Amino acid sequence: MAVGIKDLAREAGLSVATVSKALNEYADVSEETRQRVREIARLLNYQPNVTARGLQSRRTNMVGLVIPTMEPHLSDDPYFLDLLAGIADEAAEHEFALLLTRCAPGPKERTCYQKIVRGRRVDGLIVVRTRSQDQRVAYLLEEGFPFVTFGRTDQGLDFPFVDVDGTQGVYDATRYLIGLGHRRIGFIAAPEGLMFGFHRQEGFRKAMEEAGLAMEPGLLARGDLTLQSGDVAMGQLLDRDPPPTAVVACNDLMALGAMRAARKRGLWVGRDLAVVGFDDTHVAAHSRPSLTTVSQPIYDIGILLCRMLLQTLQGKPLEVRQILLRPALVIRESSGGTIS
Amino acid sequence: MAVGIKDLAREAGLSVATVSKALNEYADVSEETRQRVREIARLLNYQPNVTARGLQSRRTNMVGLVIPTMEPHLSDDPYFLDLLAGIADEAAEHEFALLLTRCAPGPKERTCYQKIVRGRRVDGLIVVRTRSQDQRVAYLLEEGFPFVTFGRTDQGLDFPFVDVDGTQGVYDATRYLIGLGHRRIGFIAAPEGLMFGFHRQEGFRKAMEEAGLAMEPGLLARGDLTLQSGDVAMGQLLDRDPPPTAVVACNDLMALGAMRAARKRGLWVGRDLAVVGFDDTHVAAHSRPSLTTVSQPIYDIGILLCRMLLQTLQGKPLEVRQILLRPALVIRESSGGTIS
DNA sequence: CCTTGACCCGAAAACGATTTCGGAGTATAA
DNA sequence: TTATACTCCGAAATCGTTTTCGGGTCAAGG
Repeated sequence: MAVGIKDLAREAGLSVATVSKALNEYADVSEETRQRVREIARLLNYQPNVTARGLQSRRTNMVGLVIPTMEPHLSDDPYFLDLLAGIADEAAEHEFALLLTRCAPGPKERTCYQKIVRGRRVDGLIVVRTRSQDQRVAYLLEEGFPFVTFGRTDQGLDFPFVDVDGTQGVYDATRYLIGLGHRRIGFIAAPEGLMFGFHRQEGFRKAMEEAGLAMEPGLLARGDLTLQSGDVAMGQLLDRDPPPTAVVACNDLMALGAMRAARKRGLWVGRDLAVVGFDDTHVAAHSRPSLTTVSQPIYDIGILLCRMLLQTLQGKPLEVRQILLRPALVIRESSGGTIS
Repeated sequence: MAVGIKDLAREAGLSVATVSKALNEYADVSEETRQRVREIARLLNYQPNVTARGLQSRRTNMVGLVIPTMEPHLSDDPYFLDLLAGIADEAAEHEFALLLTRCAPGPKERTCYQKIVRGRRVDGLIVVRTRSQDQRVAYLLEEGFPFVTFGRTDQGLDFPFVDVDGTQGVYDATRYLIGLGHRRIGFIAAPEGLMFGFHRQEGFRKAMEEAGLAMEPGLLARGDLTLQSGDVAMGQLLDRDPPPTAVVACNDLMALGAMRAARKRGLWVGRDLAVVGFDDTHVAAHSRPSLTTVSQPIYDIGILLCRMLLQTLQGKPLEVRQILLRPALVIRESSGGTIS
C-alpha cells in the first residue's frame, strides 16, 4: 500500500540514490530523468516518509508547545486558542507542524520536557505562561535547546521572548479609573509565581502610588484566573467597609466573575461599580455590560513567537531577540462606574 | 551533548543490542545487567530518540488533527479548545502527542492529508466538522488509514465516529419555544454542506412540522457561524413583517450576534424576543441575558474520540464504533420571550 | 591516441534505535 | 564423558530516507 522511494526507483529503473537526488533538486541528475522521476512520483502519489527523513536530517519539522494549565478544561483560557492558531498558521507557512501536549506545573513537568528535548521529539519549543523562577526556561537553556517564550521570567537569564507589557496595561487602566474619580480601587490578583500576574499587579501598584492612594491589603484579593475565583474574590472585596468603587482584575475571566458577584449583591456594574479586566477575550466584548479591558494581539503574538523560533532553527540569528508589546486599553461599559 | 544508546553501551561495556533489550524488558538479559543499564540510563538522563524508534517501529505515537476553519482566528469556535484539551489529555494518558495543523476546506486540503497519510506523519487522524460529502473521509477510507470523526457524513460510508444528535437538540429547543406559545419562529442556519448544520436544521423542521407550523422561507436565514453573521441574519429576520417572536440559531456565536442585532433595534431579548443557541460555550452562560442553548459535552467528546482512535491503533476492534450522544437543553434567560 | 573534464549515475554508509538469530558458556541429565 | 538444555549476550539486518564518494561515458583538446 505505502509507496516508498524504492518503488519509485524500481519503476524508473534507477537507483534510490538517483531518485532521491532527482526529487531534491540535486545538480548531478539530468533534466530528463528528473522529469521522469517527478512524473512517476506524481503518478504513484509518493510522499517521502517523514520519520525516515527526520532520522537522516536530524530535524522533525515540528515545533512543540506544552500547555501548562492545571484544569482539564482549557476554555478557562480562551486566548490559548488564538495563540495556537497563530502558531499553527505560521508553522504551516514554513511546512512545520505543531506538537501539542499538556502538563500541569509540578514535578512531572521536568520529565515531560526531558522526553521532548532528549528524545528530540521536536526541533524547538514555545514556552507559555512563564513563571518568576521558571525551571522550564532554566532547563532548556541548560540543554541548549532552541526555544522562545511568551513572557519574561525573573531569574536574570537571557533568552528570546515576546511579552506584553502588563505593567503598562494595568497602569493605564488604573489611571483611567482614577481619572474617573475613583479612590478606593480593589485588585484581583493572579496566583503567585505567574510572571504576567506579577507585572500586572505592579502596574496597579505604580498607578496607585503615583496618585498618592493607599493600597489597602484588604482591597487586594487573589484568584486562580477562573470565573468562579473572580466571583469569590469580588465577594471578599465587597465585604470591606467601605467597599471599593472600582475593581481591576488580572484577567477577563475573573473580571466576569467579579461582575457576577456584584450583580448577586444587587450592584449594577457600570453604574454602582466599575470593573476592568485584561486580555480582551471575545467574551469581554459581548458580556453585559461589556467589559472594559486591556487588549493584547494574541493571534499575532502566536505568529511572532513561531516566526522567531523558526528563524533560530534555520540558524539565522534574531535581529530582535526580546520583544515587549504595549497593550491597549479598550473602554467599554463596565468601567462606567459612578464616582462615589 | 545528546546521549544515545551507543553511549550507554560504551559506558556499560555492553553491546547496544543488550542495552536496548535491557531497557525494553526483554527476557534474555540478566536481572543484574538490566539494573546496571537502567542505572546508567538514569544517570546519563537517557531518552531514546523518538524518530529513530519511530522508523523502526513504524509508529509515531502521535495522533493528528487538522483544523478546517477558514478564518485565521479560531476563537470563533471556542469549543475547539475544549475538544483539543480532551484529545490531548487522553493522548497524553497513553504516551501519545497531538499533532495540530490547519487547512481550510478546499483543493489544498487533499494534498495536506496526503502529506500526513502517505508521509506517515501520524498514526491516526481525528477528523472534525464533517461535511455531507466529505472528501477527507472518503480519502482516508480509500487509503485504509486509521481515523475517527467528530460528526457523521451523508455518503453512505461506514466508519467510526462520535456525534451529537443535533436534530434532537434543536428539536427539543424548538418544542420548548413552541410550548411557550411561540408560533413564528426563525432559524439561523449554518453554511451549507456542514453536516452538523444540516442535522440541526432538520430538528427545527421536524419540530415545526409536528406542531403544524409553516416554515416560511422568509424566516430562515443563513450565517457563517460567526457572531457578525448572526447579527446580519437576525437583521434579515427582523425585517420580516410580522417578525418572528423567537429565533433558533445554529450555534451560540450566531445566537449572540442575533441578540446584538435585536438589541440594536431596541428589542429586549428574553422579554420581547426569545433566542436560543447551540453548543453551550462559556460565553453562553455569561452573556446578558444569559443564553438558552443546547449543551454538548465537548471535552468528553475529545476524550472519547481519542480513546476510540487509540484503541483501533492498538489493533483492538471497537465494541461500539459509532456513538450518537444526546445533547441537553439548557434553559437560561434569553428564551424568556413573551408569547406574542 | 591519450588526457582531461563535464556530466550522470549508483554503491554504500550514514541516521539511532529495535529485533532476529546464532553462539558461547554453564548447568543438568544420560 | 557426552549430549542437552538453558541463560545471556552480541553481530548484523532492518526501518526509509539522504548524502558522500567514486566510477563510467562521452566529447573536446592536446
